[in-house]
Amino acid sequence: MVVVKKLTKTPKPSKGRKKIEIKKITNKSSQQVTFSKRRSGLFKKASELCILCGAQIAIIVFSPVHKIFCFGYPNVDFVIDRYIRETSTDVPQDGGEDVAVDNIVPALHALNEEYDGVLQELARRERSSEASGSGRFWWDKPLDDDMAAEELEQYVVAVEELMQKVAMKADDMMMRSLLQPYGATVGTAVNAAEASDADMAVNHLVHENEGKFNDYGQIGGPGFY
Amino acid sequence: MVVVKKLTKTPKPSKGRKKIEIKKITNKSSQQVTFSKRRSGLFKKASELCILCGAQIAIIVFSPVHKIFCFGYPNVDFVIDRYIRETSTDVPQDGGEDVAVDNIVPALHALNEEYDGVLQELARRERSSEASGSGRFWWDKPLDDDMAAEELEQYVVAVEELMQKVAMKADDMMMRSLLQPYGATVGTAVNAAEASDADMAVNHLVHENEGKFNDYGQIGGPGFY
DNA sequence: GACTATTTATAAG
DNA sequence: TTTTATAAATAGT
Repeated sequence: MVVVKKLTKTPKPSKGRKKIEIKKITNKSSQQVTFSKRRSGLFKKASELCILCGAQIAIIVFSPVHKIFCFGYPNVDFVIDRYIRETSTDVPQDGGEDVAVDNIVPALHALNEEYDGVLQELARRERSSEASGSGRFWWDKPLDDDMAAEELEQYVVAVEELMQKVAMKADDMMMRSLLQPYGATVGTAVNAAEASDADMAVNHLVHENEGKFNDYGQIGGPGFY
Repeated sequence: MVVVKKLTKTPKPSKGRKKIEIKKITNKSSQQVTFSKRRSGLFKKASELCILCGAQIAIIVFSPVHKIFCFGYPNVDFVIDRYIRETSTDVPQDGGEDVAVDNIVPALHALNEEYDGVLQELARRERSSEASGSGRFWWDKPLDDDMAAEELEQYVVAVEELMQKVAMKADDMMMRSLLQPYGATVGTAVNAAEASDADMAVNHLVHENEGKFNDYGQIGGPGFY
């Protein structure tokens, strides 16, 4: 009873995942596959972090073949703007002109809350109908070609009308009084970008700023979040 | 030989990981812990992706307590600059080094995305309940006297924000492009990268672009990943 | 920060 | 793309 199992070499050398060394993948093909999979995983992790902790994240990825992929919550540009703003060493002048600029802060605050609510709602909805869906997040789905165009136009027109309404309704005095609450302290030089990195394997790749920003009350003044 | 193991209740109720629902963590403390752990994991994943595939990545994270964390390979600013450059339809004039200014375009792009998101949501809500409500979007509501001061303020600042951004960079051509989401290119080949089917997938958290951007249209086609 | 028990992410096929 | 078998990440202590 000599049982010869597998005359052909098939020591089932590998089925299932195997450990890999973190080093550049030379094989273009497999590199592409890995890139695709890991990029998805990265974005998924990011979205979870946003949802779980209410963090705002922007991720920009340039693939080895020059394709660009972005992730952003609330959206990429929003986060980049905030990054630039808080990273900038520019000290806002106290001229009247700057008052308008300073108002961006509460403006962002408002917009932020607005979107936070919507995004939260959508996320909630997504979760509640997860079983029926394809498993994808709503933001992972393509836009409906039909609705986008006309709605965007509506928005543009609406904004113009809104601006007019505000202009008619709000006189200077009112504006000033309304805008005062926030505009106050801005004189403090920012000077953020202070690294204090100290992260494991990613050390030189990671740059952390211990929130040393003259907190313009960005996205939420005191007691927010 | 009666061996009584642990008379004390030790139902090993829970050791080891447990599945969690991806929803906002209300407990501040645990949220902080989770944020910290996951942020580390996210950066690690990113660094591996960079090493394995030679990708260039920038990640900006604002924690729920306003701390900023960044990851960048080769470095954050490098990637952001590249992003802005390839995202902008502007033809790099002379000393296109003014990041702040160059960022205005994507900023508007951002606002676009943000509002588009709201619009979609509201439109959806609208369709599903046509009979109810005034049928107006929030930004289309009249500025009634009873509107809370705070709310008015939000309008004011939001509009100011919009006006500023639009004023700074939006010219007629831009507006036209905004009104014609699918309208062809606004500028000529921006730089690098080859033209492509402009297969853009848009959403509000994830935004991917194939090759280059030659329009402000976040209203992309059916593209997706 | 350390320790598992599990859940997730994925390398290979 | 879908299916494993495993490597990794990580929730709760």
